[in-house]
Amino acid sequence: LTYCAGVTPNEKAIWMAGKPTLHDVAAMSGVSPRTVSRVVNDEPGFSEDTRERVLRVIRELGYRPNLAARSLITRRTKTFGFVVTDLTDPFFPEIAQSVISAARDRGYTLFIAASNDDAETQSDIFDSLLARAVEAAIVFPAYDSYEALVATADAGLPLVVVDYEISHPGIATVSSDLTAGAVLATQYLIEAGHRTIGMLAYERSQPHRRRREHGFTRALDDAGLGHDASMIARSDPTVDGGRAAIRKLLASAPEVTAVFAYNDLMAMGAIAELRDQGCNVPEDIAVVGFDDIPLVELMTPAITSVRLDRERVGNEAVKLAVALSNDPTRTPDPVVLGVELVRRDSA
Amino acid sequence: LTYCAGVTPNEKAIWMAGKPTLHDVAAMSGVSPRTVSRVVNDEPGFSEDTRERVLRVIRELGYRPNLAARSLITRRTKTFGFVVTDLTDPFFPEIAQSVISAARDRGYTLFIAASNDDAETQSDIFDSLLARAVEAAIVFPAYDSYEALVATADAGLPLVVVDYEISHPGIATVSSDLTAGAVLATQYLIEAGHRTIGMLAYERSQPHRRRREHGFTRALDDAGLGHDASMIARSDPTVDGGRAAIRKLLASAPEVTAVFAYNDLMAMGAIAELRDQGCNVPEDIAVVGFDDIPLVELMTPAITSVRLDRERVGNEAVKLAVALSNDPTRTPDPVVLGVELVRRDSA
DNA sequence: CTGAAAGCGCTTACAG
DNA sequence: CTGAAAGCGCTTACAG
Repeated sequence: LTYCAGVTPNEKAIWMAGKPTLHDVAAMSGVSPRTVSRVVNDEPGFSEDTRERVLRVIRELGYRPNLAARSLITRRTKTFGFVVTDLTDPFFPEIAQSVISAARDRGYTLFIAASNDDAETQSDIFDSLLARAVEAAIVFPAYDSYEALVATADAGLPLVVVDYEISHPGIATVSSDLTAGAVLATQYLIEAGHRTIGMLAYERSQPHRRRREHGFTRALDDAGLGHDASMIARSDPTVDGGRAAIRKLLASAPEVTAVFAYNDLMAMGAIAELRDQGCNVPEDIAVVGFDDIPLVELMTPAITSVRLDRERVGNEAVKLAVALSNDPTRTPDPVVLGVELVRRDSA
Repeated sequence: LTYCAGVTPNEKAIWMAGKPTLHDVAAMSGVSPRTVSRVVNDEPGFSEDTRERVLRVIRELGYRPNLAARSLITRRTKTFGFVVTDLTDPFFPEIAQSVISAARDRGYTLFIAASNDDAETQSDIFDSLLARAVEAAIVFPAYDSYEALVATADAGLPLVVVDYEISHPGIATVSSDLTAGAVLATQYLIEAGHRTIGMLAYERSQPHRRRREHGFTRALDDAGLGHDASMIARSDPTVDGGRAAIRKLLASAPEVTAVFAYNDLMAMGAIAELRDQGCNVPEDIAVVGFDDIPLVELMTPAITSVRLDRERVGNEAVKLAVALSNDPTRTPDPVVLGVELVRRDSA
């Protein structure tokens, strides 16, 4: 369809029942499509007069370039995927927020999807992102999905993986120094005089990726304090998981006077459970959490926790995604961000 | 480029440095592109033999249809926009989670963007969604953005707006019955014997959309209890806002024995502030929150709150988006979901 | 059961 | 400073 002279834009809109195209703008401004394209993309090569005329028509018609058509040729979609495991973990939103903002600042729009921590769902998501030709994806990997990550990168979708150890072409990583954080937390408890310290750990974390546990045992080793398997109780990284884990720990190592939790949700669950059992925090048992999610400071007692720089994690992830999309053959070096201990009342 | 006979897929991939297209599949299976398209889209009209051959080549080549090219013709992108104000409000994630899942279940992928409660940023987001030809957008409207919503719908982007009163072609709404929730909360306080009840309200909410306040005053009226402006203190819907609001309220109406808060974050802030001032909750002042965000039950005291059916809100929003994208000319009726009071220890 | 042609809305060399 | 032609990867009538 070409533009019909002598018809107002409104009438035309009604006739076409569709959106104006670059050709419509060209016809109505009396120039070629090539020229309109130049104006739209701010390329050089047209008179100021032409520019104003075209711009006016664009405004009148309410023309917007069709990005799908453009990306078919430019091979750039200006989109990233953003794959989380479960948005309802309070750990996510702040990172999500900074990822979304940083992407917008660079002209990228994000597809968001949730894997529910399931590798198969995650693979479906990767398929869909591949079909949509996103330039890269920022992903919090689902449980047991190493192979899926590698396969996806090999299929041509560059990945930025958060808090996960992996080294493969086309996969960049951004992590917080979880081991250092665990050392910090454990040392703090040791310095406070605790000699029997337990840990509430994440059940499903894979052995060679248990960085918090490594930091925990290393700090105990460095202080010359013993530890064995009975001091580590595992469960889900949730409030209920925290309740379950502290119950296990109290059974296997009733002598503990302090506990380091995998994350704040587990710490919260543990504190609630301890209170239900008539045990005072921190007097009877001290508790340190991890992540420093926003509401820990409002709990009673306010929870001492290890703070990650969530905003920077998001920004760095986007930077890496941009780098990978500009040159998929060059995999950027891993980014590791520092952590700090925030002292409050629970330990 | 057409497929070069006598070359393995791998070699070809290296040569082309690009992804295989439908034409590559056609050439390699010895059928026309039209037939491959049929197989891919499960249309009738090919022999079982052909089907298997094509499918095998698709697998070998790792072919995936380019959705951008497809949508250029079908005029369906199978994408929705999802526009939030601020993901870090704990109120969002559960709704976001159900929106994301429900969209996936129906074959839609979501673009996500955050307006930071700023109408101008929101308009930029709408522009971008329009350019990406999303079929509809689910939006938590930014402050003061009525005109932007209307203009966007008129520009051809159907909207599903959450918890906002608006009636316009191309705009569907899904809301929780906030007025009823406020009545529930206030009546509960009245039944508990409170006669002087204050409210912590949201500063920026527009007068004709203050549904929680209307419910609050209506319940007081119905009970024959007086109220005036001094009983409503306004601030931001945050923890700090809650602290500020309760301070104002204590100054303007020191005789209050109970408080109804705009949301749980304000309730949390108010409780923290009251504790800091040596005031006990609920003994000295009872507090009821709103939203029933996940962590209120872990607070001390656990907060009595009004629960919205967040999962259903998300599901209904997606249903409306699907309906609008199937027929943009027919605006579905508003969906209003019920709420319930969850009694805990703060009132 | 299968194919040749046209075209979705844009950009990319190329020519003047 | 501007334009005519080709084509990105797919689907849609249409014809056999």
